[in-house]
Amino acid sequence: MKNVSIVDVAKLAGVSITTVSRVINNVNYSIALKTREKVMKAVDQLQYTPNIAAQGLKKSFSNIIGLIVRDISDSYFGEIAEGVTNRASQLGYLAFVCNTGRNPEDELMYHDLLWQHRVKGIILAGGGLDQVDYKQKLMSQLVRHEQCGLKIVSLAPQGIEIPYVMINDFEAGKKVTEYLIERGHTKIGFIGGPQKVFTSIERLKGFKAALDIAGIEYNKDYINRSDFSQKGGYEACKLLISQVEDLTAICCANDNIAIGAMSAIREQGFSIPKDISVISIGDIKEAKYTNPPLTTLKIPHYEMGQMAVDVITQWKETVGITLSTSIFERESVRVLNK
Amino acid sequence: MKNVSIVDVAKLAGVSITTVSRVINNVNYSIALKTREKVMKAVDQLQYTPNIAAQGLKKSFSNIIGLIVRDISDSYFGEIAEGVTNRASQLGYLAFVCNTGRNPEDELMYHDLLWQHRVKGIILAGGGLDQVDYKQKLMSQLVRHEQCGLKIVSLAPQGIEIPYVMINDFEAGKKVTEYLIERGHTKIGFIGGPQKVFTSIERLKGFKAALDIAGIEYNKDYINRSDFSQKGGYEACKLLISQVEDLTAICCANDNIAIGAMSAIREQGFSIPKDISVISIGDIKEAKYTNPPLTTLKIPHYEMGQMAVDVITQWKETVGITLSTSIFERESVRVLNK
DNA sequence: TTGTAGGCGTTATCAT
DNA sequence: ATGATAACGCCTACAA
Repeated sequence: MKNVSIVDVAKLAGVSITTVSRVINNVNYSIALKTREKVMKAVDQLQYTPNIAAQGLKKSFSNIIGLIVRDISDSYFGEIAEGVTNRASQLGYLAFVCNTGRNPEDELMYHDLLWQHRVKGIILAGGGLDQVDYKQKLMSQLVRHEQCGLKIVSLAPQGIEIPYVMINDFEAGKKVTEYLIERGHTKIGFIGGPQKVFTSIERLKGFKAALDIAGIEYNKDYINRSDFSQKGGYEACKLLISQVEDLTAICCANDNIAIGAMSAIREQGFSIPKDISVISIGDIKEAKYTNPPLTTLKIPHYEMGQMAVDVITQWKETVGITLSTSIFERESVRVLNK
Repeated sequence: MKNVSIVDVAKLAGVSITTVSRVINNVNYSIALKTREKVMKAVDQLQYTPNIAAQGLKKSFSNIIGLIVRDISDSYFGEIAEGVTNRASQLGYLAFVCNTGRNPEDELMYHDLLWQHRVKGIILAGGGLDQVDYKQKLMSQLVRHEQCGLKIVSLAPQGIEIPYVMINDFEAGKKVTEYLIERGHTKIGFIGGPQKVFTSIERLKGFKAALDIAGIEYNKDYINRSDFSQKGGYEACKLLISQVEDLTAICCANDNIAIGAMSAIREQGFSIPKDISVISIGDIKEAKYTNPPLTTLKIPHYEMGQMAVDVITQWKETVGITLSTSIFERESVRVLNK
């Protein structure tokens, strides 16, 4: 059996392709009931479905939305992807999920690929890099795309001006730190994300700001970095607690880091939150089921994904949407009585 | 700026579109160096990139692979998606990730949508449903697709004959149960997946078989079901341990169930593995970082995703590939001394 | 109410 | 070594 096209349907139904096109696209063009039925029957018989590539070619844009994530197996991106794909298909779009594996080169490559598919828009789920060449490259991609009508929206800070749907990462870092301080903690460690990713940078800044406001001296030894993964959090935390002894709490830049960190803390024989409290940012699904359940600042990943799709499909020169966040109290933070 | 096409390039370079096409496709057609340079320059200047929709239209197939998952925010599917997307882009393909939200209707709908995009192949990540209407519908989709050259490969049992890359779910259920029995457990609970999903059915069968071989009587009260999620596992386990009192171990049909179950067990005041041991199937990333670290049967998700892409791209009427599995011993199972 | 014809951006088949 | 031109499958003025 060959690829059946609109022509085959027209032949079988004994009408012109125009008529077929009108019937299947259900335009409110008055069409004789009899004709319509003939066409429907032929469509059914031939199992005809329109070729979207051809439609797109004609209409010079596709019903595809690109989503660029760093690691699709990470719940953070997974939940975003869920929001994006669901909303997209609700609206008759389909989403390309592009997994960069945290490789900036691939990220830019995907921009090209997506553009070649003439996608309707691109959603950037990962934060940008604070590196001149990366920023320049991204910038030039954006310019090119926006000139041609391709919408782009970011779910994390990119270090350049671009439509966005995100939380305030600085505030996020500040809030969780303040939460700890309010509960009597002063010896607070911080495990951040990659050094050059804006999301990390902002959250760390927030951490420092909270310390500063509370009059707690910032100690560089209390800081360590990871790559936003559980493994990274585990390793960074192991190092951290082997180096400094008086920590009563650790602030993690995301939930995965916290999950890894908790594992490391236990391994060193400490108890959570009795010896060391843990707080983080994200509230991915797993956070409820860790031991102890994780106190964390909720980021509405799923909704962000949905909104990003809306922004693209109902484009109106949006500047940006900042979502509010709040802390979900569970059991990983202890109140210190001094 | 408009969508620049091959025509614009040809004009700017002062050559025919044929020549441009030849240059960019790098066919080993002898082309004068000078001409080639002119074209390259024009391409560069115009930032031209071919329109894939048009290419696909011409060549009557696309470089897209569809992946149908039940829940992309679940690490199980996330890791598969990672394997699929990475391998796909290595090979110059792009993957559509379709999230069904565990809704069978959507699943079939995506088949249509994918087909309309004339994708190269479809990868079914979730298991099929043991329901007549579902099976029939799926069957008819398969027939249609295969007749038209669309490749389909499954990563889980579908209850019908279809090319696959998967593990033996029966053996998986049997292995983990035997592991428990060998360590002295006889009062073993089981938390399975959805009743009608073949993957669940097979794993439960394996569980029963192991019990049978060991001469342990099968007790219906020891069985409970979930939906493969952490939340489901939590609830099913809560119910299970409130109903039966003498359990020393619980066998979970996947890691998410186990994570939820561990949370429920702790909540009821039991300790793992001292009071109750837990084992499961999957070995998703999180399994290493649970408390205690989870003993589980490893399924090579990432590799399965990769292989599925290979199967599609190098189609050779493969019947099926069954991957081997082995248990990763961590700390959630206790040896019972009777 | 229905049909004709041109064009969307490519590639491939002929010519030249 | 290069160029015209005809598809690919669809949509949409414009006619009839």
